[in-house]
Amino acid sequence: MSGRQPRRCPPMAEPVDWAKEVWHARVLGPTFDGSFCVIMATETLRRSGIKELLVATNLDREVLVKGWVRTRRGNKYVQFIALNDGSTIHNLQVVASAELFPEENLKDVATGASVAVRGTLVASQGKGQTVEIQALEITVLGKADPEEYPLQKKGHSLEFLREIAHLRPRTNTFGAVLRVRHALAFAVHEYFNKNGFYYVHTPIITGSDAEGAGQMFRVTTLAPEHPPRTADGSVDFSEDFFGKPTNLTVSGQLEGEIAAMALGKIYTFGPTFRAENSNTARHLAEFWMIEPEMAFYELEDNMDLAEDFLKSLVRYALAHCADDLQFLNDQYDKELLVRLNSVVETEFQRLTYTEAVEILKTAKQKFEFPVGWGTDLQSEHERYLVEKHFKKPVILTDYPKEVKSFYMKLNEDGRTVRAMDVLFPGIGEIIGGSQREEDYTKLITRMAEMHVPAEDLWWYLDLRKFGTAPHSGFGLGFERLVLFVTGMANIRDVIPFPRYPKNAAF
RNA sequence: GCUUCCUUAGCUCAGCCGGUUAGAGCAUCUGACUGUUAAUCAGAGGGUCCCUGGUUCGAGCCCAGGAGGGAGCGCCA
Repeated sequence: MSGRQPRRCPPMAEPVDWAKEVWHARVLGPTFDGSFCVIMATETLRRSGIKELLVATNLDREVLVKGWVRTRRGNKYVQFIALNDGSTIHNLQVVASAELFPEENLKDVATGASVAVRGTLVASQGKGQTVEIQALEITVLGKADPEEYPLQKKGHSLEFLREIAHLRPRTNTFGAVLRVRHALAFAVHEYFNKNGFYYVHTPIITGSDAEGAGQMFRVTTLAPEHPPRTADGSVDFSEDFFGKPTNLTVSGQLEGEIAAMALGKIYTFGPTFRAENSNTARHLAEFWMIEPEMAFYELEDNMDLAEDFLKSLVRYALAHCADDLQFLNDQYDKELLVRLNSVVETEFQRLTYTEAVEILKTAKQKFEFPVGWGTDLQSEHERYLVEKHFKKPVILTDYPKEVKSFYMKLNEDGRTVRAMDVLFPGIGEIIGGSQREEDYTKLITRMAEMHVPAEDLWWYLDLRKFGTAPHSGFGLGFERLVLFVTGMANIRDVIPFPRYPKNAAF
């Protein structure tokens, strides 16, 4: 050894868990003393997503993919494996020649198994796909015994899949629905962020029982068998965690108004809970709701926003989920894409409740429930307006005050309020909103009439005492939006883990 | 909460008026086939007919209760 600093060999690349390491010797060249620095270098073959590979143009290169086997078929000379990694609805075809992979070695490459495949990305010899992988190495990462694995390559009923909610995301249908759901959630944030709205987190646990949006879930740490009692025998909630009765929220609106009266334009997007015993294809006990609230917005501004917002969301899905929507269109609802495109292009029909009642009264169709001014419209009435009469989305406004909430702004006629419902084909009410009552005296009068306890909502009334301003907002049921965009028929199939009466599995 | 329908093989479903050993397609297994596309072809295995009780000589089928699921309606988003 001389006194010169030895030339350093470069550090070996860190192994990466999602990569395949290809080990090979690499001669780095002579060092100062004439010896050769020879190291075992890892050349990491980075894992590729199937979505990118399917549209790749640089072929005839080695790639690594990992995913779940959808099907395997073939003969004793060649086997074809359809591989899906969740990045897209499409599968990548892996070709395994019998020379490299005798069929008995592929026993565990069965439907549902997870595998890693190293191979050459090539132009496909067969029809039906443009690229495929000629496999060099196949590793089974996790087996799926075909005798036990419930998902088969043939179709399953949506009801059956609901009972195996831990596996249904692996189906084409639920993969598509979940990707669309993600895209829509992302589009919600993008839309509001772009338009100057601030995202506000309103509480999940609420102490106000006055929101009036239906049955609530009680939140308590009191022992259900032996709760503490007051002198008169009723449950003593002063002993409870929060020192008062509390519930899961049914709406973030009232707190949203607080934020809007400071930040101008805000929105909430969070879980919402209703303990109603609703057994329909359009109700969940736990769902996600989007509630924008805007200071200085009147009802017309509110309608403009709702219409632009909905169209923007649908447009985003059409642009970013084309493959998934095409699949859903072909499998479940042949009119889906036509309907989505028509919503984006059509101006929503706006009319008042009073005008709608006149149309329904003169309609030739017979209704189960009679139509009359002063009663709320039934599902069949809304469907008639949207699907038969106008054949496009409808925004109904100015409902009788008796059928709407206490906080809606009273019109000058004293009989109607500045409410708006956006009605969609197949869904019914997708948005409900209003201009809020900003006048302290009128609001407290309405609260008394509707038996809403003013003392619990002193802070809500304060908003009208200090710097009150016209403001408006609405609520969009996120799952109803996903229902509309995916063309699914049951809301339980557009949320990963549905919560509904007698069902909280998974 | 109301109305109504359903529960038979791993999945989808048939099963006649109550009659002997409960069927089909797909899936699975075995075999055939040189590039398949839900591959195809041949063969095989596979059943607590949702549970409990009742009627009957005899119940998958009729009756009662229970459990689970679907659809429609109401409440709502």
